[in-house]
Amino acid sequence: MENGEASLTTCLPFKEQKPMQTPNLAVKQRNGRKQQNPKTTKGRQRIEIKEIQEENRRQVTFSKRRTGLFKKAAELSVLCGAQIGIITFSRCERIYAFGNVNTLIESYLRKTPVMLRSYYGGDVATGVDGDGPMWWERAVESVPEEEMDEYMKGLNGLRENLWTRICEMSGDPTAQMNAQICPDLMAPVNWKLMDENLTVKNDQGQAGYDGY
Amino acid sequence: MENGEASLTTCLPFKEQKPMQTPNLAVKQRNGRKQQNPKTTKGRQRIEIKEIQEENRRQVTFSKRRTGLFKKAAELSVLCGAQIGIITFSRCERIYAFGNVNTLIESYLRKTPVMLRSYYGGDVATGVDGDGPMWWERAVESVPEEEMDEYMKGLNGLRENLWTRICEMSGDPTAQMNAQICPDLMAPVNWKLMDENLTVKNDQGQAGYDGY
DNA sequence: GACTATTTATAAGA
DNA sequence: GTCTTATAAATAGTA
Repeated sequence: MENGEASLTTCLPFKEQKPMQTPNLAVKQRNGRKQQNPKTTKGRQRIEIKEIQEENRRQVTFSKRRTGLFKKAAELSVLCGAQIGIITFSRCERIYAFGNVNTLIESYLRKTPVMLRSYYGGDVATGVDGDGPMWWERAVESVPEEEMDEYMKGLNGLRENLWTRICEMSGDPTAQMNAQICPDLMAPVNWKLMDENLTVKNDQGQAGYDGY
Repeated sequence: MENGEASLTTCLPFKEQKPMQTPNLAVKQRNGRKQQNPKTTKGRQRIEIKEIQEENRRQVTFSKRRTGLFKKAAELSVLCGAQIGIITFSRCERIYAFGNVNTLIESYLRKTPVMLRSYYGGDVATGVDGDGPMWWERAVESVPEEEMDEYMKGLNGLRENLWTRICEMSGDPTAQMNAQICPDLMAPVNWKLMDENLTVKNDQGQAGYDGY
């Protein structure tokens, strides 16, 4: 399921962190002679803000911090009566979203040209649809399992409507006929079909590179 | 720009906070007799997660926490190689965005076809809530001539994308084969607009299709 | 924007 | 995923 879509979303020029001190130095000194309270853990450790290489650790961090991020967003939303939407694509293209994303996206798309304030000035303010192909003309990636239900619902509804529409507009009976010739083209897609074809997703702790 | 768009974005069920202790009790006790280090501030105070009523304080909090949120998002993005986009509407409808929002929105929309109507400009202005018909369900006759181009473009792109997806989702090669059997189902539709009565006619486009 | 005392998030481990 | 601990980091109130 890996593909070469590697665009990192790095939008903050990090100010350099304070110099990374040797961890627990003070603690060790304090405990040097008399360990009344032998530490059971190293406690929180400082980490550099750079891509975590170890697969597992990255996964854990993603999970923890995503949770934290969403919590922060929820708090902000409540405290300040703001509307917040977050879209997160994990490395393996899994979507995690927070908030009323659809509603917000619509609002966003409508208002962007006018009053966008970007956190990182440059790239956001480019218009709704640039010169490139429309989004629906691009390749479609796999959909994470937890999104599948909603996805299929939308897709099937979309297909039906669209098909009807095309038949109507073409004013061409053969379209309908063709549909009868190739009924599977019209049939609602049952996503269970591809269940087997999916790479090891879903089961955590699997050998999967695709696990979250 | 003020309107009654009041949908709160509360998506995390807050666990009830720990009981709010009387603040600084310990400190005051510690400092009771001998104030070697007279506190210059009260330090961070615990606050309840509920809408801040005081305009000014809310504003400050919004600013601070939004900054914090974006920073967290940036860190997460870097640490885990994830793509993250955040859209924030302040109460006064100001937009603050983080990340490659447009790109992410496109990715998101690709996986959530329900949102399609956002993209056909002619119909977007009707409103945020989606009870009405999707734009592609609109009667062709009602599409103004100047919008017809975009409309057809959207419809065709929609169809192609949809087709691709159906093929993909079915995980069934016969879908592609069927496409060859019934090429007209796959072929882009060249619509010509008949000037006078807004009648739409279908000119069969290229029949040969090589897939995507 | 800055400061400080405190709360909160979280890295590492179980 | 959960819990714990020790610590790093965020931030409320202030000036």
